[in-house]
Amino acid sequence: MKTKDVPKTKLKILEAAEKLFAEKGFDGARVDDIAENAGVNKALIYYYFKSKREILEELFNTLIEELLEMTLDIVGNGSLDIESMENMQGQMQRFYGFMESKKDTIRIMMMESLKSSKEKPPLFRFSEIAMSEEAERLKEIFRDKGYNVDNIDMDEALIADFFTGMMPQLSFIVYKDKWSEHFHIDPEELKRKFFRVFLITHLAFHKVQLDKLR
Amino acid sequence: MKTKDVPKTKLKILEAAEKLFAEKGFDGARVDDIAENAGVNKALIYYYFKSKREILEELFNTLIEELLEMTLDIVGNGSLDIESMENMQGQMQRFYGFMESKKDTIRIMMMESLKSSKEKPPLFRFSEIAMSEEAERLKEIFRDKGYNVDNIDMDEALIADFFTGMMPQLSFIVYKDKWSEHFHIDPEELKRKFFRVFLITHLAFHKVQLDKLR
Amino acid sequence: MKTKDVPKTKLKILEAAEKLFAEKGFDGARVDDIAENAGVNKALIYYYFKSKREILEELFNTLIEELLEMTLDIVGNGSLDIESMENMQGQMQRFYGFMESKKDTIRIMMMESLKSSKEKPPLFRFSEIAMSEEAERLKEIFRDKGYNVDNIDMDEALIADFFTGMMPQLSFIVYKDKWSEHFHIDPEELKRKFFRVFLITHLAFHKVQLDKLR
Amino acid sequence: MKTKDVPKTKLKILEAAEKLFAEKGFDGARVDDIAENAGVNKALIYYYFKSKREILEELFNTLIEELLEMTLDIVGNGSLDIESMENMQGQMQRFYGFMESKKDTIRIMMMESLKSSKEKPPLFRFSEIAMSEEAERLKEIFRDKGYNVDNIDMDEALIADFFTGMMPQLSFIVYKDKWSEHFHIDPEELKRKFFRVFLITHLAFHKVQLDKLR
DNA sequence: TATGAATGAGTGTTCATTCAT
DNA sequence: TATGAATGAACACTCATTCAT
Repeated sequence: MKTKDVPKTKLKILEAAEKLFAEKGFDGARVDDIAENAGVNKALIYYYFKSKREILEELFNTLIEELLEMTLDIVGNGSLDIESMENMQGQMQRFYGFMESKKDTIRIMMMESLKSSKEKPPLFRFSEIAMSEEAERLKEIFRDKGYNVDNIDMDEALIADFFTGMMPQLSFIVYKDKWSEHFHIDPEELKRKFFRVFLITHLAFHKVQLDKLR
Repeated sequence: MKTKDVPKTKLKILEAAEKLFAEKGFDGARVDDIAENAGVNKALIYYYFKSKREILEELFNTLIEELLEMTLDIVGNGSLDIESMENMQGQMQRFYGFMESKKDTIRIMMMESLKSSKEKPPLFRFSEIAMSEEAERLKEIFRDKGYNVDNIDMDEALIADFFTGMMPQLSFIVYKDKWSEHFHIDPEELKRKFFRVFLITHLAFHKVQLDKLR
Repeated sequence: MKTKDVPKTKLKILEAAEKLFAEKGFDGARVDDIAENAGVNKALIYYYFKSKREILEELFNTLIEELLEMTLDIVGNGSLDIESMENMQGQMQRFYGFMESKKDTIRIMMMESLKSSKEKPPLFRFSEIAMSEEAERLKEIFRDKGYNVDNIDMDEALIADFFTGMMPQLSFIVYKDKWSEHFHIDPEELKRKFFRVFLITHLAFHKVQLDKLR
Repeated sequence: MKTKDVPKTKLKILEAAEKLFAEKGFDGARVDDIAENAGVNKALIYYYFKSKREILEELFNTLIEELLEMTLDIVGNGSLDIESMENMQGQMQRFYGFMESKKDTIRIMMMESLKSSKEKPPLFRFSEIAMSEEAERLKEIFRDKGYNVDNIDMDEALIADFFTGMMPQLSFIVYKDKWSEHFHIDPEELKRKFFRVFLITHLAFHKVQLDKLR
């Protein structure tokens, strides 16, 4: 839990930067504004960070670390039950809740990922987690439970997870406020409708995969 | 068809700008680079465009106009048959093909849409098309065919279309090259797998809606 | 004579930079001041030069080019007569006069040469000229005249030229004004005395070399 | 001998500063780097010195003090014999050795002296020593020994000493390493050749002066 | 003495935009 | 239409110096 020993000033800088990057994009945000928003001297920013870019990287790394932590926790305590619809929805809600709490960084990550000159879209780091050694451990567990783990196409699972699982959810998180405002729909109702739709589509794929496992 | 009478020089500027905005984002791209890439004098850009921002706007407007044209065409010639799976897949492929051909502008639009300081995400213009008077005409047509058009929840349809229909597809278009490279999967295979997954999820919702209409 | 087609603005920048670098050293001079002194917009400096350092380099290159030109001229027209004291003094005066006219750049070059972190002291370029192919041609000429050219130690000649020939002269050029002011001596008298001393010392070595050649 | 009671920390700062000023020039060196190189906290530098400039001044003052001390010693113990070639060479070697041991400060002093905006080139302090009261005492001694002291031109002697005596030697000290490396000559051989040349030139003037004294 | 954090003024450089021709 | 030159306002980043402890 390294988050604890981050100096207060550094934290203020990170928060201000997160807000401004989310508002105007990394390139559109100004270091002067970050300093002002954080209520610190501009030079102090360079006392804590080597460059503007490094602030961005720290934001991303923190997000990934925390997501990894959460994932390890789920895998570790064996609370995952893919047969139970409620359990699956619960896990999904946990993921959604986490992302919601990190919506600004998510937004920034999505923007940066879209630049085609970037070598690797930062968003891919999400999928890398799903491919890490912990994923292997998860496979073990399911194999032990009697599932035909080797029947499932890992590439396809990854693709589904990213494009039809994550992208709709992340998009919803970053657009919901503007959507409800622009299309005149109550935020709560919007959320209900989105989840209804998302569950129909996403669980459809889940069922296909379950069949293969059994 | 105003596209026709655009001067060659202006076209070169638009193409160069599209490429560079896609690579580095609107704020990350430099007018100098656009001029160099287009092979024209920098000052000339300001002869054709009031500002850098106006280039962006023209890019967006052109995309929307062409999309609208395509939509009107589909609605107009009555070739839409929501009962036929093949027809639905055909329409989807047409949409996908069009977006694919415009991937750079899509990419830019996605980036700009993410800035939370923006009043309205440019991407919402896609959904506005689906709500326009033409959509009303479509409803008429289906009512005439005997469908219970009023049974369907337009808000929900729009949400589904945007978040679970468009976002996965657009994401796939902008990320597929990097994905196949990064996760070591053949581009053709990747495309096949994505569409398999996408059809499972997306058509699941289509079926639910069909039931309501009948 | 490329000097001719240098734009007037660029020339003004070079002159202002030369003056300020000489006054405060390269690191001590400010680009803002150069712009102001040259009477041009600061950004214009970066229209003509890639960086502050590039201004310096152009100053150095121009000096070296002109010195090379002068050297080639002397070698080329065969006006050098090492037996005649008057001729030797004449050549020396020509060299001195040239350096005098370039005193600011000389000053800067001397400063930059002293930084021990610099790979090669820019001043060494002076000695490189004396080692170039033109020097070989000069040897040829003297061999033809019947001199025992191979008797002279080229390393030693170079060392003498640099440390006991050039350094006193260049030092005199850059310090004479301050010297006459500080030690209360009339500038003309100072010059006379310096040359008396310098000729005594420098010609002493010249005689030693002449003996070897005969 | 105030050198004795300088605190160890202050000494480390002075050494680090000397090294960095010599590498990058006074303006090119950073206080941060000095602190890091000295292994002390940056703020501590301001405990021992009022400013960056003051470090420079202390470096210069120490050099001058030590040089003065050495000079006084020579004058005081009457070991100077201007008639003996060996004795003259010995004195020269002592001077050279001292300068060699102080090469970094010499280098810095030479750089700072070149700035034309400086009121007085710090290097002139060397010549001031030769004009001080101690020099007067020396004159007394020689007068007592029967020399026609008043025959010699003090201005000329000073000029000769500085421009054809000191400058070649100091230049050699600061450039010899780079020279041997760049012109591919063995350091020992370089030194031998330089001194051969320097003695020829410098002693030529010494002889002229001796004649006047006798 | 010693230090980590903080600061104001600045530093070289870049940018979108405009001007004169 | 087209261009080389010019500009003002910023830009990310740096610096010597100081403060609180």
